[in-house]
Amino acid sequence: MAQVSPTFSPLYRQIKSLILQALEAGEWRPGEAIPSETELAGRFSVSQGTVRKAIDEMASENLLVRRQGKGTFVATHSDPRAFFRFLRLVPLNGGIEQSRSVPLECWRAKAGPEAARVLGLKLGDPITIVRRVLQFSTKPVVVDEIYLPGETFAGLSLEVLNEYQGSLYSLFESRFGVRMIRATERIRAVAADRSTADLLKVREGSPLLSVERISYTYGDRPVEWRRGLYSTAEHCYLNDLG
Amino acid sequence: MAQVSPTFSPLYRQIKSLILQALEAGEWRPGEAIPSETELAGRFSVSQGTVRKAIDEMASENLLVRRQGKGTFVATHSDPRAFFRFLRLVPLNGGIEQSRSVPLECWRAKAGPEAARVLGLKLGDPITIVRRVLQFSTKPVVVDEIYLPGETFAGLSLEVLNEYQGSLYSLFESRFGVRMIRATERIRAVAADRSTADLLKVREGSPLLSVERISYTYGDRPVEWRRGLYSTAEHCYLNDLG
DNA sequence: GAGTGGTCTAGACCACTGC
DNA sequence: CAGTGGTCTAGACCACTCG
Repeated sequence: MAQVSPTFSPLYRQIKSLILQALEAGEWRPGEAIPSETELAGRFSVSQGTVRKAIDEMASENLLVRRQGKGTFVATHSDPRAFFRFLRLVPLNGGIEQSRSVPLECWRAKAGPEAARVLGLKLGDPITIVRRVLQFSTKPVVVDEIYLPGETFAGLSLEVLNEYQGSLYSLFESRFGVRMIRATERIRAVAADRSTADLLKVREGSPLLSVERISYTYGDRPVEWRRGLYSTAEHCYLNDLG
Repeated sequence: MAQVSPTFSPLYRQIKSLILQALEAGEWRPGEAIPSETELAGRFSVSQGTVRKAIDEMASENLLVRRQGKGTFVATHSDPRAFFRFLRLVPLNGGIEQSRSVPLECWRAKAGPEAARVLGLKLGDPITIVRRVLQFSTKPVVVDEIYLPGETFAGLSLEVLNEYQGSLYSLFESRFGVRMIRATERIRAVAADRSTADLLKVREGSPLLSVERISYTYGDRPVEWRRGLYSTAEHCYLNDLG
């Protein structure tokens, strides 16, 4: 038989993609509960087990969070657990520290070839650039330079950044409706230039971690390009190889 | 009701732990197929769906690999995919490169306080230390210093290392019956010392990635402590934030 | 065609949450 | 207590692999 089913997709994946669409369309906001499994099963005319399998996958991708006895909720960056998923920096000597973001600058520019390529924009499209320092217990540890599509983040300014308490991604989510789903990081070791050294209070030429991150929202659409320089004098980047 | 079930464990987890025991006991070797789901269901007197859920979890933890139509197999480090799970280094400019391990030294020593703590040994217990260089297309990129429990790896020598083709973990698995399940890495930026700089053909003081890894086998038993120094002149450490 | 894992269903019951 | 997710079962059928 010359049978091939190049586009075979099981029912639960179709359900998954329907739920995804609803999520993307904002039918339920981050932190809110989605309908119960039985309700969704009725809505899509499938069995509860099929809905369950769809939700299982989405929970394992950190899109939804299940809570027994309560319901299934849209994941949110307001949840502290999400924070550690995207900032893998921990103190060398165990303890837990309070971190704080200190915005330095925020300006608009036109996308150059690299930013355009990474963010999927056209050359010259508007972008917004943020520079900020991340402190751990009042000591500066990270300098970030963040490139964002100007359209998506219209209205972002130093003032908005200064007002907001909480993580950047939490702000992006609540103020601009952009939820970061996943990211890739490329890590290298570099020598501190003069201005970065000043900001991080290390000597010029000190080794720093260069962490280049691309973050994606629904549908694998890149919406953030970020370069961070991490001082690893008293912290390290923690990674689990599952 | 004052009911609490502090040790409640669903059936499928008990099955999982039975399969884990069999795996640990070596009932099926890496790369071999385990019995079919129906067969296991009979053996444990549960339904096939319960076995399935146990295997699902173990597959998602990279302990087992499912292959439709063929069976379920014990994961092995001989599989090239396993290799990339533990070495997240890629060329800066896309391409794929052949990597090769070049052993430098292999000697025995007594565990100092740090090695003893990390590897769960007693002070003075025998350990084996390996130094090696990792090349990508004949260029040296990584220098590793690897601490292993002497008992577990009795018989490891420079000769054994030189004879063997394939990854270290593949050797550990086939020669010593030790399968690495997971690892944690702590990454920092450091300046190259003289001897490392020579080996990696960079200038003394150049920024390098310091990657400290602890690898665990079944039962979360630590069996390897390793420190690598990575030259990131032409490569970078790639990490996915799921 | 026989055997494997993969999907889907329907129904029963358990564990947890909150009113 | 009602409602939620979590577990377990049994059976039917599909997709893939191999001889």
